[in-house]
Amino acid sequence: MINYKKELNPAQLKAVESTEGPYLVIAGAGSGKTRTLVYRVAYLVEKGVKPDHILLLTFTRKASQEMLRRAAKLLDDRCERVAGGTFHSFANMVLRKYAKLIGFPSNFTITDESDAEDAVNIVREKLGLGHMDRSKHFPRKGALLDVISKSVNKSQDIGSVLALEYPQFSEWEEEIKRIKEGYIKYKHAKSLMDYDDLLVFLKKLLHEHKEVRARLSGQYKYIMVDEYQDTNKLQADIVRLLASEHDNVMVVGDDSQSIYSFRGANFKNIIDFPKVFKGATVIMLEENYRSTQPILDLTNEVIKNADEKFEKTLFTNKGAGKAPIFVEARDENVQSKYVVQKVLELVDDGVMLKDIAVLFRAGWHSNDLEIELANHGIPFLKYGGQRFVEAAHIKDILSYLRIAHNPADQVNWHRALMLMRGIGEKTAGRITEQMIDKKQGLDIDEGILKKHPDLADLVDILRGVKPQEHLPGALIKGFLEYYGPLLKAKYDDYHKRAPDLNSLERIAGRYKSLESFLTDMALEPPEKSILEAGLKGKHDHAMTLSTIHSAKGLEWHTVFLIYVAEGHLPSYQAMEDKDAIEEERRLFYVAATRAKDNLILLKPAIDRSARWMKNYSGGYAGSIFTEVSRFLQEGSILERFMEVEKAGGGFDDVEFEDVI
DNA sequence: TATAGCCGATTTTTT
DNA sequence: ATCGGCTATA
Repeated sequence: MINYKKELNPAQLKAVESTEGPYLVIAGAGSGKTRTLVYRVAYLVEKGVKPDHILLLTFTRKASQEMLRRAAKLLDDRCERVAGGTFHSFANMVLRKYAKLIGFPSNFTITDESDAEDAVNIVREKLGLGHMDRSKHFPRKGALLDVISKSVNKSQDIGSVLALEYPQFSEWEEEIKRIKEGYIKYKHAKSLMDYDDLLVFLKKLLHEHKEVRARLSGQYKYIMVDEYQDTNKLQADIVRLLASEHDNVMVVGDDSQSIYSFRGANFKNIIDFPKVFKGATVIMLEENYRSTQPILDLTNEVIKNADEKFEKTLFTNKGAGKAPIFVEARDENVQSKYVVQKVLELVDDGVMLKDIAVLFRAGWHSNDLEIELANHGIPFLKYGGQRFVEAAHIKDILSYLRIAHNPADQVNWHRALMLMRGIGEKTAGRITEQMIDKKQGLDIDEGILKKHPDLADLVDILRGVKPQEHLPGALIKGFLEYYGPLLKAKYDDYHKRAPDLNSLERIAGRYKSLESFLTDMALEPPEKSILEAGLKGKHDHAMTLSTIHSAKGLEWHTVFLIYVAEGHLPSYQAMEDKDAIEEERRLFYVAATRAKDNLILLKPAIDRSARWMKNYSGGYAGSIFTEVSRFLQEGSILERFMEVEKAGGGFDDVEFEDVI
């Protein structure tokens, strides 16, 4: 028996024991939000609710697995059978089953972002909007997809998205609308779904098929949603529909930690929740169990200056601690060296590497630090930034697997064809036209096959493939053999890329169906550095480098935050826009509240990255990148709450091994 | 029609 | 520094 009363504070206990009806839990940073969800799962199961009647929607699959694992440890294994995952993975699961009802085959392909961009480009070309005069500033494929995606996720029309966020493209409203329509039709014809479609069609399914809605709502009698501040309109609608039979919904979030508006998330979902679910009870978790008082004093002050928020002030019983430190380093490399030096000292004092993290706004901010850490032999894992599956050679292999799974996937056929020797844009177009538009499939004209042996080889492999009967591990092996020569022909640095292919093969080997493998590669792709570390077995003994976004929900004994400078945090791209700056503030808040005992903020005095950045940062000359972030300047926060240091050069070159 | 080589624009964050 | 896209050449 779990003693809930003893192990939870009154507010947490209330959240755990309130199982019927709608609840909104406002959970400040470090207030035991995860703990509350974990205990609530255990509580429900202990009370006799069947695990598969519970649905736990989280931001990453990792988060849900971790929570269910902890619940299982608390109670028993039944908790691991609770349905959990991201909105997208849940949507995928449901849609595979009910695809027919919304006019898709169940083997639809989930396109990643760059495939989606390629599809947009194809549509653009088809509409005759391909070759525009450069001076006319027609949006490129990435911007086009952004606009389309925003309009979908915010349930707004193209016109309002343009007016609000992309005024520079307003003159192209009609063209963009046509591209959006074309893109929707294109995906449908090719059985493709992008990330947004998973949500769009899940909503459509629940909305238009009341028998499905009733069945799913009856199945998931207790629904919990984590990180609710980072859901968008579509997701809120989905929750509403899923709960239609019972209203047993608990959403948990913190408006001050909303950092995904670029993806259409809107923390007003939290504020609107009591309106959408009438009679919802609000529970506030305000006691912080994570950070020391000096750290909280700083973070409370930063968020106090925010424009809009639920009023709340976190307090802690954890007691005194060291004041947060601000370090003005001479340049980027001194910034890195300072971190290294401090890490070595901490390790010397008995702090474990896995309890230390360095956080930053953008993936590339850690470039210099990574080199410095490697030089000292300090192991680290990097989260966020450029992804493994985005690398061109990985995408090449995945394109073969995607074709095998969905032969109508024109985007990936095109990619595969363009890799073949002697085939370019025109030929590739002709071949996909034959195969897909004329529905000849693999029955390609003999003449073409004769002329292009690379194509003949691939067709041979594909003919032998029956996806249901092949394990991804075995499938990929054949493709790798075929791909070998093409890799060498295309990339000068093929020897650097080859090991990645083996990693991919190893990952594929863990899956028992092609579909689940491809789904995961699209929805939960592995991090590059994690893979590499996995090979060396270094997981347990490594520090963390992470973008602030990827650090959400986590905590460390010591947190370094680098590049706390104007232009970096806040990012220069946010400077024109008041709302964007507010989001940067919340990012700063999320970063700083990850720290339990030590918080160290740094910034270089001279910033060489500014030299090339200033070229396209509009009116912001390079100089702004050397100013202390505004979030520390407001109300003299820096002076009032921090200890200030300066760091020049002259660090001892102590090796990591000397310390342990 | 394919491809190499050049030029210029671009870089936040992620399901 | 890197990528996408365009041009000149084979």
